[in-house]
Amino acid sequence: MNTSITGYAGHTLPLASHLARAGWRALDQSAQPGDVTHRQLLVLTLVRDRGPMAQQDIRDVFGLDSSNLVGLLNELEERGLTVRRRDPNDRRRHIVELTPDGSVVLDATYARLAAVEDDLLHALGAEERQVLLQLLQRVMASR
Amino acid sequence: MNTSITGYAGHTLPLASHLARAGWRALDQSAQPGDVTHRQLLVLTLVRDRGPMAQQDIRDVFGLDSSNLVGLLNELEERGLTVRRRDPNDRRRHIVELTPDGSVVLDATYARLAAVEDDLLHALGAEERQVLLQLLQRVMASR
DNA sequence: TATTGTTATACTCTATAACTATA
DNA sequence: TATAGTTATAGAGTATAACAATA
Repeated sequence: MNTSITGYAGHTLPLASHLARAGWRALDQSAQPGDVTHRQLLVLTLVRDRGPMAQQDIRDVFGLDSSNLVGLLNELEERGLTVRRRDPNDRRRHIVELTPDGSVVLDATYARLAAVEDDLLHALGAEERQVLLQLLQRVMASR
Repeated sequence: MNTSITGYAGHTLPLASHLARAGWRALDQSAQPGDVTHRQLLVLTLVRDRGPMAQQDIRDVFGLDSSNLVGLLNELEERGLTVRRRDPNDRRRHIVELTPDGSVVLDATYARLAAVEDDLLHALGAEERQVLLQLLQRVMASR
């Protein structure tokens, strides 16, 4: 059986969805014990890209419920990859920050991710991959 | 707070993932009572694109466990959108087929999907959307 | 009173194992 | 014995509601 996806009557979203699903599956299956999951990767990356940020802001970016985020951050904090500190200006807020260990783990995970993407995108040449990346970046930056 | 996604150190997968997540959320939230969910949409589309196919083949394309698929197909069949019939050549197999009602519902859902995508991809012009679509089609067709 | 984060809880999605009916 | 599909069940992932601390 040919398991590739075609069709979808010219719709972008189902294709992006299958791509993401296949990619995360491959990434999580390539994980060794101790490696972070793809959900943890997303949180770590956001905190690195933006710097320390309140939990509510992370929630807003991901469109994730606050209650989910608590568990995710607990996992990361237990492993010493992030820390929460109170915002001195508003002691209700927890500011989430990447630790040096978190940064190391993030780099290692990006290496795994690059291998997964290289396999996933093998049908495209280097320039086409750049085009795809830039289009997605523009789409997501506009939201 | 700016909730847009940037960064990710040049990685395509997290961007595709956020796009898919945001899109499916928008689609499912635009649903009226009686509309299909995005998971049901994926099954209906596959069966339309490929014609009648065994459950095992659907499972292989989606990378979904057989046991999940049973429930999905039960939902669709209860609503008269698909039917299962025994393969006369191998009575263990169920061949899944789209019904005329299923085809009608699929068209209506595509209209909703188009609106969601139009909003989601507003940063891109018509040609750029075509390029994005074609790149994703080639990536997914190669797997 | 309102807001940030947490806990408790339920619902959806997914995977594993045991079962059935056919081969 | 092996395979296609099903059922039972448990584990992720997600959302809602009620709560504590702080504003």
